[in-house]
Amino acid sequence: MELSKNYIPGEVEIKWYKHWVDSGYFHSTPNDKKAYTVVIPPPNVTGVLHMGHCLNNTIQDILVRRARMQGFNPCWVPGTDHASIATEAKVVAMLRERGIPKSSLTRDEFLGYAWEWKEKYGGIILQQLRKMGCSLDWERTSFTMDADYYESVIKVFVDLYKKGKIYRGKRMINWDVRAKTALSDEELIHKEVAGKIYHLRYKLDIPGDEYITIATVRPETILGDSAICVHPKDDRYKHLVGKFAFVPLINRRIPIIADDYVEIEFGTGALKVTPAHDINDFMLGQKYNLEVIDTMNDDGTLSEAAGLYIGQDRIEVRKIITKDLDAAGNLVKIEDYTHQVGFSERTDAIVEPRLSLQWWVDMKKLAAPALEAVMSDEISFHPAKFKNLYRHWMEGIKDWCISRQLWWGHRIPAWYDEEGNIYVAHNEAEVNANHPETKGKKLTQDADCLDTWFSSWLWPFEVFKGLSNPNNAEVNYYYPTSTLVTAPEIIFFWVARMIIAGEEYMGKIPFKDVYFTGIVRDKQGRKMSKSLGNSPDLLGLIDQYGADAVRFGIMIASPAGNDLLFDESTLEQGRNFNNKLWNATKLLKMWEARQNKEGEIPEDAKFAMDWFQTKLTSTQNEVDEMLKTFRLSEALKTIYGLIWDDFCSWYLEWIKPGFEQPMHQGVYEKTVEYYDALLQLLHPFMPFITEEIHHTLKTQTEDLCIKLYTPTSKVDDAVLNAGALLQNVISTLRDARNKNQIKPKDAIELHIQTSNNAPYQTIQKILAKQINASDIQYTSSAIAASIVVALEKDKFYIVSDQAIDTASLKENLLKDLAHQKGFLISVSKKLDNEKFVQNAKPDVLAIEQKKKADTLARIQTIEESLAQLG
RNA sequence: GGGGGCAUAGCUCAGUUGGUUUAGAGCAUCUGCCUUACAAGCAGAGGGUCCGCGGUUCGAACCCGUGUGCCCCCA
Repeated sequence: MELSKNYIPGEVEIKWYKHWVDSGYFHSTPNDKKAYTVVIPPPNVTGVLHMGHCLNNTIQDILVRRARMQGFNPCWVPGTDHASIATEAKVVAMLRERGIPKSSLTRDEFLGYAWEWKEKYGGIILQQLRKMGCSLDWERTSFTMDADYYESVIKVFVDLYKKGKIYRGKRMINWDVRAKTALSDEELIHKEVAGKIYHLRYKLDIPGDEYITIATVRPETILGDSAICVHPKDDRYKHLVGKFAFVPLINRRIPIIADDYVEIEFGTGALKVTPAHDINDFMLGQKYNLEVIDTMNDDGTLSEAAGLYIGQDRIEVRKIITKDLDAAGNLVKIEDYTHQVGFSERTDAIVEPRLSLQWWVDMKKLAAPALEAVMSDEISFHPAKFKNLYRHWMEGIKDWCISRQLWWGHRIPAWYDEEGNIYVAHNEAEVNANHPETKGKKLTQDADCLDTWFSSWLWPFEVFKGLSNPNNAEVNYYYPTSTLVTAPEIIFFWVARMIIAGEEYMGKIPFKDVYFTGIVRDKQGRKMSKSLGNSPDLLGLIDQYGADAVRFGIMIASPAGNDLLFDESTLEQGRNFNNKLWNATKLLKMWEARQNKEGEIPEDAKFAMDWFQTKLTSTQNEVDEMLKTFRLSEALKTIYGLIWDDFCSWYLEWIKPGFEQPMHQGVYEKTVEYYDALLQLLHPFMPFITEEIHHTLKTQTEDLCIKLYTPTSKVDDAVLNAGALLQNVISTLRDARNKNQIKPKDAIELHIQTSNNAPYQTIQKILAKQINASDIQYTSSAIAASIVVALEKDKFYIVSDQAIDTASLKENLLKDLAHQKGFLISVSKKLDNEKFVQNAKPDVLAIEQKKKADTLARIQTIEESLAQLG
């Protein structure tokens, strides 16, 4: 078989992915093996794959493929999130393009369009995951608005309501006065607006004619003031804290309070607090129990509560009240001021912060067992630093606002009668059944939907129908899941809440390990974003470099727990690595055709095989340990080095036969075995090329994808050391050749002066090949007219036709000597220190003594060499 | 405003309870090679006040304090 010059990933990837899926390798059903379950963090249903998904899913695939090869029964569940806000926004935008305003549609008509949209675009991201090689169990694809899933979300709402954990309360939202609807933060457009800042003085309720001056950009809201706030350390106002002032024009008496929220430098340092019309003021209001005076109607006109200007628009009122304040003597000055104002994306109206009734989950008690699960390490976070963050948040957990003024999502199962009574049940019939008094009355269901996270917190068990079909065989087998891989920014939105829901509804934690990935940034460290245009086209990259190279590039640059600075050059490195693997394959295929079945395996090949086998085993152990502790990037680097350096650069060169010479069959077969073991180690990271080469090497009885990985035997350090010595001698002598400008093609003669020939005799043939020596001999005295090199306690003399540069030889030896002497001083200092000798552990002491002895011997060798140079 | 994190070679990072040759790797750089698997390659080399200052210790990249500079999350 003729192999192409370079590795070409495209067709290979399509071929193997289809084969794996057709063979059913990714599909799991409960059996007597141990389960390894991973649920995908469901991407937005209408989303497309970006670098964050790529990182996150590559990591999951590595863990899952590895588990598959270790004999677990792995189940990786794919699916998507209905993502109420993002999806609804996309559908609204699509309708607007078609000239259909959302307000012209009924709820059912709108949902019709939304489902249509979902069917059309919902599968894209799942297709893209296939391109990446993700070994997902496609037969289990789930969606947070599947019929059963929907029912379960409603069930949880009703259950928590009955337990008294869900209640209704007031909250500040963004209000569009023109569309008369609430807006999410995502639907706001912030614009810089040139406005004015008004300095207004409020008369103090103390004897005399004294005032306090505040600064505001919204003078019309003073009618809703319920306090004035200053900084506790502000000397200008300290004496006024606890006193009262009067709101101008209406003369309402309000307290003066102190809080370090106030910025001393800003405005006058005194802040008017209007809890009904500003989010920060609202929080201050809650903190200090201030009166909330809502002075605005839903169309933006002033309400009865304002007391003045009732029924006039707030923007008009601003002009009028400014004049009236001036006339009343309360206006100190007006300054120009540029600030950010939120506009409605849809109507371009200035958005008003406004209080409205929302649904909440009381989190305090629910959170307690979930906090405990992480603090006790029942659930492990990787990296562990996120434990602190989690604890801090969980200890100060606030109630969760779960209602959204949207149509796309799980509709809140609450009904209101005309008197405003609330009935929560799974459906209207159940309301009637439980509350006979409602029969015949007109009931209206709450128009709002639930927060998306109120459905995704059920994900780890509801994908196995743990709630819709409790205690079924699958959920009992797959739950709790094994590892969750996700981004740290959703530790509170999602991770914490899944733990809460798992404890509450399954009575068990949802996963044992949580691996937090970094954030994908560009080369300059900026977050990837659409507006910056720094987000690369992932599918384009896969086309250009191959999926394996993309997976390699992204993993090699992802240190555990740190952000990933994406740089296309690592993809190039991945592609080059593919090519390296491909070329090694070509070399083996060449040797396959030229085998020698006669005689014994040569001694030097035996040495090389022995060494590589040991190196392989020891590295496998290292990699196992790294993967156990989620150091995936390090594991990949280690495998990369093992293949490129140890296998290709050292081992293959050591066993390489002479020009057009055959290779002993025993060596060849063992080498294929080693290579296959390397491919297996690499497979979870780069599944396509490893499977391809696995089958190119020889006819296989099974696919690499499911081949069992069986570690490992003990490692003989003596064998490793023998190999390291050989490498060290080769590198040192090559360096000497280089420095003395001996051309690679020119052969040398090598004379070794050592007290122990044996170690060199075993490696002599390999050494000769690797440094291009025509002859190697042993000597007990210096060789004239040679290049001398000192290594450990031994000396090497290189004889060649090249003129010898004694000066530079000397220089190198002197440099080395200086270094050794410096080192000797530092070691001696330690050993001469009585306190060190007394306090250090015995093995540390022994090491230091050995260091000293070695260094002394080395210094002697160098000095002798120098003496010989004259 | 509250909380968390980071600082080691040009870049990205290792460095496990303080002692493993006066700090390691990959990439990048430099030098020499078109050596019959691979120039998407081979061989070799150079490169660091371990952010500053102070402390604990026989001994600090590592522990403590402090300063500085970056980053993230929540409001």
